[in-house]
Amino acid sequence: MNNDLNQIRIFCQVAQLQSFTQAAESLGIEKSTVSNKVSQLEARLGVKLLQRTTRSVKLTDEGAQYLQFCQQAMRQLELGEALISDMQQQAVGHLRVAVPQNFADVMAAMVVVPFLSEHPKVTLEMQQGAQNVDLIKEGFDLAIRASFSEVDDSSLIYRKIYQSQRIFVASAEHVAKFGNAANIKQLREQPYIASYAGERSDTSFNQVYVDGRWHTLQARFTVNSIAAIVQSMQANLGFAIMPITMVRNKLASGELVQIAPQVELTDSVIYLVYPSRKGQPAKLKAFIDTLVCWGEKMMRKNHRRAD
Amino acid sequence: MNNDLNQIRIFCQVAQLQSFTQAAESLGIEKSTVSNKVSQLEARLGVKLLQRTTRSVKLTDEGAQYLQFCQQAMRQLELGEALISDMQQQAVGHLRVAVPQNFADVMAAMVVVPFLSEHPKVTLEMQQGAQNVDLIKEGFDLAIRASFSEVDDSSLIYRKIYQSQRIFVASAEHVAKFGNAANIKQLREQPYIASYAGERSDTSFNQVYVDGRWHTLQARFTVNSIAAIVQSMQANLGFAIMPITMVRNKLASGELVQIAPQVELTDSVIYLVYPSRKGQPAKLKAFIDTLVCWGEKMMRKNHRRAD
DNA sequence: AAAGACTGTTTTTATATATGAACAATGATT
DNA sequence: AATCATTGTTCATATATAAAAACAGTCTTT
Repeated sequence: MNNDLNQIRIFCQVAQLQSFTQAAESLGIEKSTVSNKVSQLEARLGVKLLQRTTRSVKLTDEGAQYLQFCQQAMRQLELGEALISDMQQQAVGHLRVAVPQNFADVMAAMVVVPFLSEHPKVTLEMQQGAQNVDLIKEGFDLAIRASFSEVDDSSLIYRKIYQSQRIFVASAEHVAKFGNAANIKQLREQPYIASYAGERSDTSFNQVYVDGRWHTLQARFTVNSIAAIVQSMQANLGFAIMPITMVRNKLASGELVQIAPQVELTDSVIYLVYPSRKGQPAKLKAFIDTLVCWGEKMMRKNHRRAD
Repeated sequence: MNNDLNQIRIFCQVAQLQSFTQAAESLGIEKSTVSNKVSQLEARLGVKLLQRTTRSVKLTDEGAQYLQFCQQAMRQLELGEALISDMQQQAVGHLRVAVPQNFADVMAAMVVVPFLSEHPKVTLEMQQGAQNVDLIKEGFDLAIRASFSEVDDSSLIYRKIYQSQRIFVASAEHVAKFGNAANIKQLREQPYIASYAGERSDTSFNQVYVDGRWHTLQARFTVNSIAAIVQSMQANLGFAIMPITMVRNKLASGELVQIAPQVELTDSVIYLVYPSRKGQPAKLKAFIDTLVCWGEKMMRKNHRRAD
């Protein structure tokens, strides 16, 4: 290569140690290489940088002046690498996360606040509703997915952090009016509030897997907001399918009740999706840890209640 | 190479142009090389620096921060190269010159003063009497030699800048006492003042080449100072061999007279010796020019008088 | 004084790297 | 909507480069 930057590093080392041999040793290369690289640099610049006898190495006037700039540059690069290595050990910088609808609300208190207070040097940007974006294309560090996207990108890692049973719920008044359905057929006769209109890839969310096949429930009302669904149920608009975790408090207080407990639903699963594990900055590792921890805590809570 | 600085230059270019292909073109290398080098850098740092789709290239948070340092370093190196190139075009810096005895006196007014006033950014260090030093070892930029050293270093350039006839001179009183010698034999019978005790390599200076062989004159007094020789001659101590230029004034005034004009002496020659012509800094070129110019001027003066 | 130890350079050879074509993936264009 | 142009990556190969040893000086030491 005509303009080889390595020449400069080598020149710096030789000038500093005043020796080709020692420079070669300290850089872990051959002294013949050192000799050649320095000669190349001198040839390119058209100036002798080092006056060398077989016994001593001295900087020329030009070499001494040039060295100042080279050393400054080397120092700058070292600072840059130090910063990088620091970013891998200490959580700093900006984190862009894509989450499904509703998740920002759910996680704000339980994940975001503790995470940001634990890592004061991190800034977080959470884009809600960016469910099926291309992580890399859009520049996200991480995405939370409520369903397993069919994308088979080997550079992306899928990690399940949470799994919870889903149940049919409705208001007590709704049950009084329509009765507690015992099977799919009976459920189909009741008005259904769908949680997400989703595209094809997300239909499983509003489908019920029974007797080896998927049954689609026709929704009276579809909205991608849990709060809206809950309110609609309390207004006796219909029943809905909810992760048990989400409505546990309302079941306890009697605001909502479970219906059709005999009909088994597939679980609600939450995945983390993020680019290849290699070279993750600390900020990302920290956020993943926080999410995994949160998921485990949530699942433990379910178990305690279930037992 | 594990830690290849060229990776950094390439990364900078890609980041700046937001394109691997354009970076490759601007650097005159293959895009495959660009791709590999960036990957290597990321692998070494353990961080993704660029989020790349087949269609777009974006800096990651880490990449953006690292780039700052890299660009700073690149800028620094450019400044260094600009300085070097400037030093080759403009005479600046320090110049170390080795000259024979007496020469500093001779050149002070005719060479040094005009040179330094023409090149205000140059500082000059003139070491007198450092006749046979190793230019490179001692860190000289240039040497003036009154005789052709036998060193056959191909990296050194010898350049004749001045050649002048030498003559035998003495005081009028000396001639009256000893007569005007007609040949070597008669000269040998007169007391001789040698200009330089010299080592072997310099004996030619005090030898007379006549009839195809060298004749050594035994000196009554040897001193490496022209002023001392002239004074000694005026005190009738003996005759001496002098470049005609040096004593022209005294010949004109009658203070000294030429003797033995029939005996031909080898010319006095002045050489410039300096390291290989390649990559000479402007300060050196300028000084060489000044010296060459001075030599020509001196020789023209001789011719005018001789004609 | 002469041999020895160590320097930077040169040269040959083995290794590593840049290359260029084929590839896979994306966005623009028709 | 489908083709086309262009992107970044991959892979086999030719080139260039680093390595190792021999070399040619210089200084020290016995």
